[in-house]
Amino acid sequence: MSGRKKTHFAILGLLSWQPMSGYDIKKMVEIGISHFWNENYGNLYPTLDQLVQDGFATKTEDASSGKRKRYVYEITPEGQNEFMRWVQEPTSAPVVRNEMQLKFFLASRLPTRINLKNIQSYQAQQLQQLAEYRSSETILRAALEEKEFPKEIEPLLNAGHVRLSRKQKHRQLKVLLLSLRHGILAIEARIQWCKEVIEVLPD
Amino acid sequence: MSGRKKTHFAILGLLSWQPMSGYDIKKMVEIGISHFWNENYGNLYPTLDQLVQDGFATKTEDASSGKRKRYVYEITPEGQNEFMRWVQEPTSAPVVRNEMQLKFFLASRLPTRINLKNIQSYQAQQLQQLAEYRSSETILRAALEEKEFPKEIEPLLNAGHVRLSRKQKHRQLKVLLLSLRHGILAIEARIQWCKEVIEVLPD
DNA sequence: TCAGACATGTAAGTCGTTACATGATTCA
DNA sequence: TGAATCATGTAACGACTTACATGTCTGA
Repeated sequence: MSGRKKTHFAILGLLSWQPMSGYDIKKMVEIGISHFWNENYGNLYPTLDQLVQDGFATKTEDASSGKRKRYVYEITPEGQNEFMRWVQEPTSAPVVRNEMQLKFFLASRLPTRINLKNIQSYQAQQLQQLAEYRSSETILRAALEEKEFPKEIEPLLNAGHVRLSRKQKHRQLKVLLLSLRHGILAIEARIQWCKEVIEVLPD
Repeated sequence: MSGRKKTHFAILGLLSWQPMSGYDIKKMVEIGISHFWNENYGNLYPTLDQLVQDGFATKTEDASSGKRKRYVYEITPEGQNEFMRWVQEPTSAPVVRNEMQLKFFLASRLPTRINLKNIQSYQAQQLQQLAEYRSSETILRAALEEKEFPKEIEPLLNAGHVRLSRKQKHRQLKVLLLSLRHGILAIEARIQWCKEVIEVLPD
């Protein structure tokens, strides 16, 4: 495990695509990968400065005429190496702490209806989430078949000035869809669990 | 959301079963629920003291003759209320941060084989985990049918002096099995995802 | 003209982990 | 007798979150 924090690598990875500002990074995370990743400014800006100090990125004021102050970060060759190293190094399993499961376990000596009620609202929550993912999936699939191209995902395909080739866009969309697929499968598993529990818990 | 930290409630919940020492709590978490919860001493002992200060638990030196110093914590009625409140209050979805998914996404513009290699080792990791869960499942199921009763799970059925009735043990084992089932379904979903990705990524 | 998006940052706090420190008891 | 387990704790750090603070630009 590298001693560095994850935000460090997340930023580096995004900068490896193209130069961006802190604000751009935040937006990109929100729009594209919020179902498995998040960043917040309180962490983002200090980490960007750290990256510059460590020589993994450079900071330049973007002084396009008529635009407000804006700093664009660009990855350095050292940063690229650092990123490549991280991508290829083994990923440690995340520390698990599932509050829902904890409740289920701890409440097992309480009346069954309490547990049942919790499971039901968990299930409802998951079903809602599933619906949202499915609709995102539909949008992405349509984009892949080039029926239409929703502007919400634009920033993921070219944040800044660089434009992706048709082939690159296609690939990018495919990865986005596969990421989403992970979320969908995970949710379906949880819903399945709820079903099973609701069935067998009362006896 | 309650403003309190989760360790606070985890401890309270375990104490709601029976009085225990910090060491007992740690053991119980490790043996029984480590696949969805963890605690460490650095957090455990200070939180126990906090619980006492807040009037949710009492601390008593257990001076059984010939035994070394040991503090046993017991939940108070206020603690019980606090626990019951938490169990019944809505559970907020955990903040997601999946490093594996992040790598998959960020590396999408790199050569496919890098991503493929990562997915494969992720899959191997999950398969191993699955095997472990399945063997735990077998043990618990055997215990449920009273074919045998492994001593590893004893602490979960009576940590301390209190003994559960036959019926209570049965119920407890069932909950343990269902918790494990959640882990198994989640892992199977991840393995399924790996299979799908390995199939479609190369084109 | 004013709401909403653009844009950058700091301070304080929470939560949790790791490493360290210490010593008693049990059992092979 | 010595390794494993029992048992309690602290200090320092690391990672991330929340709330606050400030101001600009754009388009309806």
